[in-house]
Parts: sequence; C-alpha cells; structure tokens
Amino acid sequence: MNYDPKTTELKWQKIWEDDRAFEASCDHSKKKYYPLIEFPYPSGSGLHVGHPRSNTALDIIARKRRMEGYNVLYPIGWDAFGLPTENYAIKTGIHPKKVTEQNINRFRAQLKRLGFSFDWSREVNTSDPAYYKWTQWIFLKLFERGLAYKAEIPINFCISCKVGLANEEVVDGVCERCGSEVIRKVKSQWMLKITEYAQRLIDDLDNVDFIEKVKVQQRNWIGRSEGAEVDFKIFNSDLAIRVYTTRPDTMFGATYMVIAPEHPILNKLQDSILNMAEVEAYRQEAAKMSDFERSELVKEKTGIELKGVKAVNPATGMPIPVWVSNYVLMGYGTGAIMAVPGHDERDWEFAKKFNLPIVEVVKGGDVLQAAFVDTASGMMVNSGFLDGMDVKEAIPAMIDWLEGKGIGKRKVNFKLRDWVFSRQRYWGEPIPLIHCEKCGWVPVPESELPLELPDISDFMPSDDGSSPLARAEDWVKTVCPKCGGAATRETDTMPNWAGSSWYFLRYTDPHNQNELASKEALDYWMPVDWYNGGMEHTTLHLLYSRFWHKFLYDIGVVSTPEPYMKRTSHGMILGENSEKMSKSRGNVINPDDFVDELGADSFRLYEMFIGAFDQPIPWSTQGARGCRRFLDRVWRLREMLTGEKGIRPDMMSEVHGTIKKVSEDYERMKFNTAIAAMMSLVNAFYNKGDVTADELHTLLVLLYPVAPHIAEEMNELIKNPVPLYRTPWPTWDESALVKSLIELGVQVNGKVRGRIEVSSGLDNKSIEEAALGCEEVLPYIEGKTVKKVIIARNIVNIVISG
RNA sequence: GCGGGUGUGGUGGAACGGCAUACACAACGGACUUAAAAUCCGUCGGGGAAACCUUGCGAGUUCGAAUCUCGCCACCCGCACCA
Repeated sequence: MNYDPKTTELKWQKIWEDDRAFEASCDHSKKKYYPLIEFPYPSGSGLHVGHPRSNTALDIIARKRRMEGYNVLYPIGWDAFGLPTENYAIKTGIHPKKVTEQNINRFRAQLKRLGFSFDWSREVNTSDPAYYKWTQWIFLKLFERGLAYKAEIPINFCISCKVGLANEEVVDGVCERCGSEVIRKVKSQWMLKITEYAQRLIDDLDNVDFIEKVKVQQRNWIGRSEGAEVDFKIFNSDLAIRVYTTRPDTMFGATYMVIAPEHPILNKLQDSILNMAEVEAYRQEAAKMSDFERSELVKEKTGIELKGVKAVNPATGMPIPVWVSNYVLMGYGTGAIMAVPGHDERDWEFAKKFNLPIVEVVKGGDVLQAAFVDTASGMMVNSGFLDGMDVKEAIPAMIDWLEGKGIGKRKVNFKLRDWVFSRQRYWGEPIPLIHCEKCGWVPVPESELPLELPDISDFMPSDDGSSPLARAEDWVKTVCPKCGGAATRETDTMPNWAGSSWYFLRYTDPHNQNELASKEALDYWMPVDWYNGGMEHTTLHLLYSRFWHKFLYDIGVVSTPEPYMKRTSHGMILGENSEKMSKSRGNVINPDDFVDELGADSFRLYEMFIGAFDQPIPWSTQGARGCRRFLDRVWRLREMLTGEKGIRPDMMSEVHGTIKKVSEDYERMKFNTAIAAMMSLVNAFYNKGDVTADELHTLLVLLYPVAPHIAEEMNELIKNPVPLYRTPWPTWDESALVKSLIELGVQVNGKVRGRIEVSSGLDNKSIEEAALGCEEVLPYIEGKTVKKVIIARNIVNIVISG
C-alpha cells in the first residue's frame, strides 16, 4: 500500500478532533505552556505560505510540550477588522461582515487542512461584538485614566478618494489605492498616551527573552535621549524660546537659533518681525508640503531669518539671530534648537549656506572645513568656565550652572509619539464615547457595552473625510448618559491594532461574559511563554500590545508587567526568483495546490527544512518534492521491519544521537538540522537494510511534531496501541552516544594529513604514538623535529619545525 | 547617514576555535523496465599526474580560523534633518 496523504491526513485530523486531543485543560494544577502565533488577518486572498512557517514552528513546540506533560494552550483566532475588507466592500457592495465571514471560513478550512494542533474551541474574532465589548471596555478604562485624549493633528488625506488614510496606506507619499497625491489635513483625533509608558517599555525589555534584533528595534523606535531644556531670552522682550539639546556643553558655540515653521512663538513675535510677509510665505510653503516632500528636500536646506529679532545666548550673553527652517521639526523636543555649527553637521551645512559664524568649542577637528562631531570626549575651548574640561565633565557642569541660574533643567526626550487611535472608517470598533454640549465627552455606560456597529449599506467615506458612520443619523443621535440632554456619538472607529492589542488575554477564557477573562485563567496562563511573529510588527503590534498590557497591569487586571516571556521571529518566504512574493510579480505559491499534490506533512516538513528559520528564504518547489520523497522513504521502512525487539546495539549510538539532536534543535528553532538528522537516521536504516519496530517507533515520535499525520498512521500500522499524541517525548542516554572506536584527524602544522582510528578511552600518550605512526603522516614528519603534539576532542595536531 | 543582518559548491544550506562543504535540490552514470515515470545503488567545490588551491577582499591572534580581532567591499531589512 502506498502512502496516500489525502485519506491519511483527514483520518487523523478527525481522530484528534473527536478526541479533543489539543484542547487546553481547565485543570490548573498541571504545569502550563502557552505558545502563541500572531492571529491572521483573514484577507480575501487566503492563506499565504508565510503563515504556516510560523504556525508549524510553534506547532512543533506545542506538540512536543504536550508530550512532555504540559497543559498546552495553542490558540487561534481572527484579526478581523481592517481596511482591505472594507475597501472590498466599497467595491462590491457586500457587507464587510459577510466578507469577513467568508474569508474566515476559507482560512479556517486551510489551516485545518495543514493539521495544526490549535485549540479550536477557543477561537476568537475581533469583529465579534462579544469580543469587541472588551476592546471598548479597555478603551474606556484608558479614557478614565486620562490616557485617551482628543487632539488636533494632521492626518493623511487622499485628494482623489477623499478619504483619510492610515499611515500604512500611504506608500511613497501617494495613495496606495489610486496613486494620487496625499496631503495633510488637520483633524481632531483620539490619541493614546503611549509616551507615558516610554521609559517602562524600554526598561522592561531587560526582563524578557526577546531576540536581540527586536529589542534593538524597539529601543531605537522609542528613541530615548538625555539632555537639557534651556530658555533663550528674546532680546528686548519678555519672551523666550525654549530649546532641547543633548549637548548643553557646546552652548558657547551656539551662534544662532532655528525654530520650526509651525512654532507658535512666530505669532507672538509678529509685530517685531520686520520681514513677516516673507516669513509667512515660507511658513505656508512648508505647511503645503507633505512629510514625504519635506524629507525629500533633505539635501538642500532652506530657511529664513527673522529680521528685527535676536535671541540671547545664555552662556555667552551675546545676541544671536533666529531663523525659521523646516529642518527643525515641531514634533520633537520643543520645536526649536540652538544651532552649534562647529559640532553638528546639519547646523554646519546651514551656517555655510547662510554665512553664519562657526565657533570651535571642542578641540580635535577643523570646524572651518567640516563639523567636528566625533566628540564623545574631548577638551572644551572658547567656552568660558568650561575651558579645559573634558566633554564628559562639561555636560553635567553646564546643566548644574543652568539649573543654578533657573534657565534650564535636565530633560529626557523620546522619539516615540502618542498613538493616533481614530480612523474615519466603518469596519472597526466604534469608539464608545458620546459628545454632549454641556458635559463634553462622556463614556457610554459599561452596561451598554458592546456599542455595536450600526448596520449600514454605504461604506464610502464622506467628502469631508468624516467616517461613514456620521451618516447613520439615527445611531449618531443619542442622549447624554450624564445629563440626559441631546448628544451625539463619536463616529470614528478604532484602528485594527486595537483588537490585536489584547487578544492573547481573551484566549485564556474566551467565552467569559462578565470579564475580559477571569483572574484565575489569566493568572494561570499568562504570560505567553513563546510568541513568534513577523519583524514587521516589532514597532506596531508588539509595542502597542506591551503598552496595553502594562496599563492593564497598572489597573490590576493582569498580574504580570509583560505579556510575552519570549519573542522570536521567522524570516520571510520569498518567491522562486528570490523576490518578495506578490500578485503583481506573479510568484505567489498557493498552499492549497501544494497540499493537493504532495500533502500537508510534506508542506510542513519543507517549510521547516527550507533553511534557517530566522532568515528570509526563496521557495523551491523542487526542493519541496524532495521532502515528499523523504516521507515516502520513511513510509517504506515498514517493509524493512525485522522481527527483532528493542534498539540493536550497533544502532544505539545513531538512534540516541538523533533523539538528542532533534530534541535540542527543536528548542533552538534549528528545524532544518533536526530534519537533516532524521534523514541521516533513515539513510542509516537503508544502509543497514532493515529496522526494528522500536527503532522505527523512535523515529516516528521524533518526526511527529513536524509531520504528524504520516507519523501517526505508521505508528498505528506497526501495531502500536498508543497514538503518538499520547506518547511521552523520548529521552536519550548519554552513555549510548559513546562509540567504542573513534576516528581522529591527524594534522601536521594545522593541515589534515591523515586519520587514525582509536578506542575511545585511549590515553593521550598512546594516541600520540598512533598519530606519529600514521602512514599518511610519516612523509610530512620524516627528518623534522616534532615540537609538540596537541590532542583535542577529535583532532590531533603535530607541530613540527623547519 | 545611523542601527541590525547576511556573504560557504550549479542551488537551498551544515559545521561547541578542531577532519569545510553534513542534509537536501539539480546534474551525471548504473540497476530494474519493451520504454518512461517511480524506486534502488553510485559520482558530484576547483585543479589536476601529483603538488596544491578554496568559506566576499586584506591583515592579525592561535599549534589550528568559515568561526575571534581590526580594516575594507557587496547585498538585504529597519529608521532617517530626532537637535
């Protein structure tokens, strides 16, 4: 009988399901393990070959942990709100709810076909009112604590689609959908104060086991810097411009100031500015530009001096000019800088262009030729009381001096900005707030949650960029929960990052009607033990969810400050031409076709064998066929069974070596070498010509996490009464790994010249004799003086002179 | 520009500082077939008579370097006027 994946795979999927083999137990006395993959966004194009790479990896871990005796929660769900579904609805007129349902059904079927050991009884769906009730609840808690606030900020607006776009939808400065210009439009938006958690989001990275790459990227994104805020007085005025600087020590070299075009002091100074018309023109020019255009103009700096206005350098007491330039950003620091052209490349470039004075304050370069910026340490000059100090002493000395005078203070700044939480879209969680003329923003009472999305039929955003919900007048008009007067609902919805910021909590207790999850379930299951996902989520989902989790920790909902103990990341699977897979490139591999032809086990096996798990890798259908070939070879081992029992002595070392290698490599995510080791074991059986039932059983147990269907089927065929999903993970016997004879390479001056075979316990002196007597080595050492012989674990090196 | 990663056969890739190229893919040869596919067995870095050369390039440390150090080069991924 040949191996037939179609019937075998369905057969075992049904057995596992009927036996509820992978459902997490509510028995909290057992040790637990919680592996997690990023729940998929059920897009219209179906499962991508990238999903199974992550899913299979943690499926291997989940199955292995069950065999090791853990109570395992390996859940699955749907990140179901989002723009592509809504855009599809606009195009076709089909309700996003309907589209989502269809897509989920397709995804579910595809995932089930691949035989992942998910606990399907705990499936969650972020667009289900029973779920988003709690997303809204968390938002209200944030609102209660002042962490959600409304602000006027610019959003991306497509002039052709007349729609507000999320940042993700702006590609190279144009609208992703229609390719036309995206401008900035100031709108009132709900914001979340993630910046309040910036320091903790950095600090707590020290307490989690994330791959270094992720930690580094999060730290850079949060962008902490230490420095000082200092007030620069306006000459002949009560006004001052506050700047932020990380290098207060260089203040004696500040020969001018620059403020951002949006800086509010321009309005206050307008009567003193002699060239206000010109300044206003520059300002308007800057305002018209998109962020993209602004950053495109990096090469050529522009700016304009405020004529009639001078600021006073507090260090030197000298008046210095004030310029406006868009190389200073309103969104970082104070929107104003002191310019030190001698020691900052941007300031230097600007000073050169506009002929501003350049002063050296740290010795070591030639500031007339280039900015001298390599100043981690160095001697201060031209700097009054700082002269002669090292930069390292000068920084605190200057801050002390500023604080003493009351014109400056220490300040930590972050690049991280608050999270823009509003979308003018239909297919998202309604923001549960009501606006009352009298009472302001009032939360929807908890008892009225979930605030459900009204059923509408026109999802097209309005011309003015407001949400389609704004047209659902019956829904919008409501009464104020506080005063009972007429009021209106917020019509913006939440971004799709909302539902994914806490879904891993819901898995612990997905059907709870009274809480987002019970405290007992949370305390037992959290934190997630191992979370694998894409690098592209490092600065969005991963950061957002850590923020929400910390907030929930602060209000006592969860008991751990961090949601995830361990975070790993898989490399992307590229097309056969080594380019990113995409419809437009025509190099997309459809998992369904593959599974039809070669089966789910081959697919899983290949995705794990393809290469190092954390590296991007091109797909090769030929290579994948090789994996099916391997499974066929395993299948035929049944025909080679001897009547013998146990593991034969001459196979002990090979079999136990494989148990060790596979066990260790699975944990290190070195799936490719684990599979290679199993291939070698199979080759060894073939070379021997036969295999015992126990030897084969060991192989099947090791193979089961990667290729569970074929492993279970063969296990049954060799009359093993216990299915593999109930079999304990094997241990290896270190003493079995020791071979009686070992082969040593023999080097002469580091080059391999021969090899010897010795018994494993042999003393060094005898090994040395054997090596010196080795026939292939003799010609190299004849007539030479042997200086010494180095004996290492598996090599002997003879060092000769001359 | 800054940060991170990668560089090994025709290809994907192995290799605690210790016999470079495991395991596969492709290719080639053989067996079995009327034939093909499948399967099984074998060859497979370069150079060749040997010597020898070979882990992007160049130095260094070491008895010994793909691996460690320094300096370059190329490609990939983030971030980017962050004061």
